Amino acid sequence: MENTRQIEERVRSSGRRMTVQRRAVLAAVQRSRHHVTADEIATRVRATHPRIDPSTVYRNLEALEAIGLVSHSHLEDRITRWHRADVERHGHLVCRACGEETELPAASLAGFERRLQAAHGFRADLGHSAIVGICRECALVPPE
Amino acid sequence: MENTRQIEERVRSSGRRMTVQRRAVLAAVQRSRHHVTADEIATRVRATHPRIDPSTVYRNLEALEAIGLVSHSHLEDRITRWHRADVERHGHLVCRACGEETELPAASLAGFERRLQAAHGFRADLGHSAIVGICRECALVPPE
DNA sequence: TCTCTTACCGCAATGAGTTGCAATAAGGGG
DNA sequence: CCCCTTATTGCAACTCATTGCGGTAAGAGA
Repeated sequence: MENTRQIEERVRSSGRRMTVQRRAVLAAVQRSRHHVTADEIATRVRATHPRIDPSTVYRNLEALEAIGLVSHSHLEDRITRWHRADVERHGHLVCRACGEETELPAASLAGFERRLQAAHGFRADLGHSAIVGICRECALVPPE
Repeated sequence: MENTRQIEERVRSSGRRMTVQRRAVLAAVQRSRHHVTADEIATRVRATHPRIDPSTVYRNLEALEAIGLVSHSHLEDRITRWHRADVERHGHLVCRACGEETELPAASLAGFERRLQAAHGFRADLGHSAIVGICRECALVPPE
């Protein structure tokens, strides 16, 4: 991972400014292991900076994503989750019956991504949205 | 497609009731070709039944999905789109740069779905969420 | 170090979807 | 055909996320 100076340089060279709020949001994402919601980030940020508005958190996540420092993906329907950009890319299988989620190594996605590239010239990012379906257990015994 | 009587029977045998509101929501989805948002459905329903509340529309879409008469998928991030359950299953490629969306026949999804089934016992539904990435044109010339 | 442009902030309002609740009405049983 | 249980409704309040706007402060240049 880059150090603080390199990161700030990267922010500035994109024409943006490094504010207290932006630093706090970035730090909160970096401290989280995986997949946190914007709301969780806002809560963590407000623990030390109570006056930072949720809208500022959302705007900063977007800005940091544009710079390539954080990125987001979708596990359950409709919910956006954020993580630092340098975690290894991977996919998710989410069972629509029991909600269980399984991680999928990037290598398992690559074959289908290559197929889409070849057939449609489309560079797919299969890690961005979870793959929904029915897991092995629920296919046998649907949950009550 | 089933006729009205069969549909009503199916609703009742699931322990549900066939109300004016439910009929209106189902009809609105059935009249739409593809992929309408709940909000669009609510607007259409209110054209003839002005007192039907949006929450009733949402709850009915959920109920009708549980019965298997309608289903939903996700194209752009976060937006839920509804369609009648008997449209042919298919996938979507959505470009995150220009927003263009391409339909993908179910056959193009089947290979990867089989692979996931074999490797993880997971019955994936790749049509549920759009596949995001970069389209051929944007890979060459990113839009301004 | 001071100035000045403008990126960014907090706030208030809005949009999409969800939830709790008291009132209503679907429809099976008598 | 009426009764009674309870699924469903409309409404109001709420959640998560986004947007418009006037004021603030980052940081490049003098």
